[in-house]
Amino acid sequence: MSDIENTPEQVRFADFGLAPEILRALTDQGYVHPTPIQAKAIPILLQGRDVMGAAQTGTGKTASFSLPIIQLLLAHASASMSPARHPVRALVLAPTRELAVQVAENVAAYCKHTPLRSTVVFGGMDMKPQTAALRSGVEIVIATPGRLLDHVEQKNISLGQVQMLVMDEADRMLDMGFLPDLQRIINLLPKKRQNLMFSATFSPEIKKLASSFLTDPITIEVARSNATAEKVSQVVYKVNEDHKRDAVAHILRQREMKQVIVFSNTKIGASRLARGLVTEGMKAAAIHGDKTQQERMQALDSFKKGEIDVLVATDVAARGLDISDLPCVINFDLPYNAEDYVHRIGRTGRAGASGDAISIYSDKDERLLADIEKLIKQTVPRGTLEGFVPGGFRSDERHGERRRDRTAADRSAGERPAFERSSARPSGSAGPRREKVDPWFLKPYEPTRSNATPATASAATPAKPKQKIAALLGGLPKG
DNA sequence: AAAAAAC
Repeated sequence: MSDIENTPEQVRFADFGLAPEILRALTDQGYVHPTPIQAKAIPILLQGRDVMGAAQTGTGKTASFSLPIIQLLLAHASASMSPARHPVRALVLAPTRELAVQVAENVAAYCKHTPLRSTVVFGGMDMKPQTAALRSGVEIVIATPGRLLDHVEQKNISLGQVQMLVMDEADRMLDMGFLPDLQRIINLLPKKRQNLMFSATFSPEIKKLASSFLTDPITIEVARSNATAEKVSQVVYKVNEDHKRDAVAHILRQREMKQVIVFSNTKIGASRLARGLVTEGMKAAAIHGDKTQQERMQALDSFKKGEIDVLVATDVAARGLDISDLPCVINFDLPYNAEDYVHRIGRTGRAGASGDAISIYSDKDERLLADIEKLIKQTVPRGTLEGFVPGGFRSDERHGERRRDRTAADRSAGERPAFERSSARPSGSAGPRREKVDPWFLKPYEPTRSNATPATASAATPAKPKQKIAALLGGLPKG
């Protein structure tokens, strides 16, 4: 894992002055040498400095902040941990539920031999077990922003003693419109604290956010995606739009169904493809935001256990998820954002292993492919699908009647209907979304658009015109 | 043209 960059081979975790309990946990997992970002970040964080880290998943990012957090909390243990009280002293915020769970698993593993306790809170699940965990006392909380605020409002958690704050995948949190939630959370924290922010990109918005709430930060950069791309062999296959599913099935059969993630641009598309592959006799499942949280976790779990060979996913899985040693990623659709291509193919070729990134595209996607190639500054080889005969898929449900049937089947299969998911959030959090990220969102504000302001919020607060992220950032507390 | 996230 330490071959990505110019980390001196002789650096070891044991050199950082970490507590023996932490080193033991690392030894348990077979970690001896830090990755480049760990080698850079750990000493700086141990000094108590704020850090702005530019790093992709798979670089060992989680350990780079978890280990110093644990070390620092242990070092100051006697001061605030004396009686039975376990105030929350470190808070990690993540954009998606799966990422939060994954970070929490890592933190728990590193804490294993220490008296520190941690827990994770995120939406889509019963509040009660989370409440019980919070009330029993934990030093480290990993959370998605919305559910965390929910717990704050219900007084299940107090953030008044937080000494360290981590914002993981900060760029994604901005993209997803979490800025107002982040502001509210930060307002609940003590002014004096250590801040860490991780982001895959350095957009102006991210820089602004960093300058708003990091104090004199040290910036750490680790070689970007090209490092990954070198180990990932990419190829694109052009097929007729109607034959994309056949093409995926064909590729999967050829590869004898080793573990593969297939990315779809839409939730419906993901469900449909997964179902189609199952009828083709493959062990496949879909993971996306319309699945219940239980289904999402189960799909991920059975994929990790190897009970499922093909995980068909939306971009809920494009970033952050650390599914190790994936030999292959397939793009059933080319992503609308070229950035997302990099994140998707970053799921393979990890930790020194090589990987294959296969993309299917059709005539109408030429533009998307051009955008991707411009971003990654290379041409992706055009391949030919050997022996591919379209038409293998049993049913083609492109016509109205059947498609409605399928949607109904989706629902009965446990997916939540759209009205349950409508973003009926308080007006404060119904802020602008994904500005700058996608041209689609740069279109002028149209009050009639359904996603403008939720109806439930409009009674209390009149619909606000789209604000600039910069304006919102201007209101952030300094330091 | 999409996806994600609190009840």
